[in-house]
Amino acid sequence: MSSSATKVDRAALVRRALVELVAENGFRGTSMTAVADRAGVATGTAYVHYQSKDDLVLGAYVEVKAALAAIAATASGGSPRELFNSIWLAIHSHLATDPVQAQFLVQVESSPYAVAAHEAALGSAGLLEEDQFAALKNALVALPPLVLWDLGMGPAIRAVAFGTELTAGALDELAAACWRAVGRS
Amino acid sequence: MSSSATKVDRAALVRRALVELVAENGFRGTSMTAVADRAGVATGTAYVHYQSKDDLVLGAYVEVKAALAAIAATASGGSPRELFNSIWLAIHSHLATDPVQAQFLVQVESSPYAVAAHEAALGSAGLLEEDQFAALKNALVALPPLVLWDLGMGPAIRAVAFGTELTAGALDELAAACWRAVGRS
DNA sequence: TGAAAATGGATGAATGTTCATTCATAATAA
DNA sequence: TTATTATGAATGAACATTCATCCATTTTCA
Repeated sequence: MSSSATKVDRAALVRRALVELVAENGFRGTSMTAVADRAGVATGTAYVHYQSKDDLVLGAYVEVKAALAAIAATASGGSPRELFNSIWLAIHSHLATDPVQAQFLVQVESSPYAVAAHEAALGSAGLLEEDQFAALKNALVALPPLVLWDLGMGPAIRAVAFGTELTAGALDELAAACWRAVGRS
Repeated sequence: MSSSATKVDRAALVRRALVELVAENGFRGTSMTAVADRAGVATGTAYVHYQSKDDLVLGAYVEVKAALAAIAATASGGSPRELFNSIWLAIHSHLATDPVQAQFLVQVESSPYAVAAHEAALGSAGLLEEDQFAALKNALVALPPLVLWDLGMGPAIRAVAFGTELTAGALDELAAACWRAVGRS
C-alpha cells in the first residue's frame, strides 16, 4: 500500500496515540502535546477532530470497546459454556496482541471517566455484555450485567493489562474459573 | 473526646483527603492544593510528611490496604469455603461503609502506580492475598496469587467502588460466584 | 524554677514548569 | 479559486514543589 495514495486518518492516529500514552503513563501523565507528538500531528489537530481531551478519551474508548465487540461476535460454540469459552479466549487473544488496549480499558473503567465512557459505548457500539451475552442470558447466574461482565470477561482483560504470564494450561484454567463464576450449573 | 487534648495527626488528615479526592476526581483531578484544603492544612504541610505527591499516594495506599488486611484477619470459618466467604463479606462490608476506599483502591491498582503500590504494600503491611490466603492455599486452584485475588476478592471491591446496588441475596450470590471461581471443588 | 535556646512542625506565597485550549496563518484538497 | 484542514506558537490557567518565616514544644542551663 502506497502511503502517498492513502488518506491519512489523523483522528485515528490521535486516538491510537492517546491509548498508548494512557496505557504507559496514565491519564495524569498524558498531555495533549505528547499525544500529538506520538501521533505525528500538530497539537491543534487533535482539537480539529475532538472537542476536548475528555472527548478524545471517550472516542478512543468507544473504538477499543467496539473492536472487542467485533472480536467477540466472531466467536461461536455449541453449548453456553463453549460459547463463553470461545468469547473469552477470543477477547484475551485479541488483547494479548495489543496489550495497550487492555491497559487503556482498565484505566478508563476505574477512573472518573467510567460512567461517561459506559454511556458513550452504549450509545455507539452497544454494550458488549448485552449483545454478546444475549445468547448466554439464561445460562448465567442472576447478577447485574456489569457484574457478570466483571466476573466473566474482566479477568481476561486484566490478565493482559497487568502483564500476567500464563501458560496455556493456566489460561484455560482461568477461562474455566470465569465460567464457573458466571455460569449456571 | 476533647479535640484540644488530642494531637492532630496531619499526615493522616492529608492521606484521608487524598483518598477522598482521588475517589471523586481521579489522579488527574486531584491537586496537592485541593488535598491540603480538604485536609484543613497548608499546602506545604503535605510535604512535611511526604516527600512528593507520589510518595503520598503510596502512603495512602499502604494504609487502606493494611486496613483491609486487618479486617480480613478478623474473619474465621470452619471449611475453606466458609473462611473465604467470611473474608469476602468482611471486606465487602468494611468497604461498603466507606466506599471512597474502594474507589481509591481500584484507581491505584489500574494506574501506573500499581507496581510501586504493590511493592510498597508488600514491604509494609504484607500482601493481603498471601497472608489471609495462607489458610486457603491448598483449597484454591492453581493460578498466580494476584489472579486469585482478582478473581476472589476483586469483585467485592469493585462492586463497592462502582456503586453496584445488590440485594442481600445478590451479595451472597456474588460471594458464592467468587468462591466457585477460585475454590477447588 | 523559670528563662533562653534549640528543635521540630506548620504556613502559604513564590517559583518555574506543565497543561488544555485557542486562533491567526499556512497548506492542502476540491 | 475557494473551501477545508492542519499547523504550532500564544494564552491564561493549573500544578508540584520550595522555602523564608513563624509558631509551638522540648531541652538546657543558670
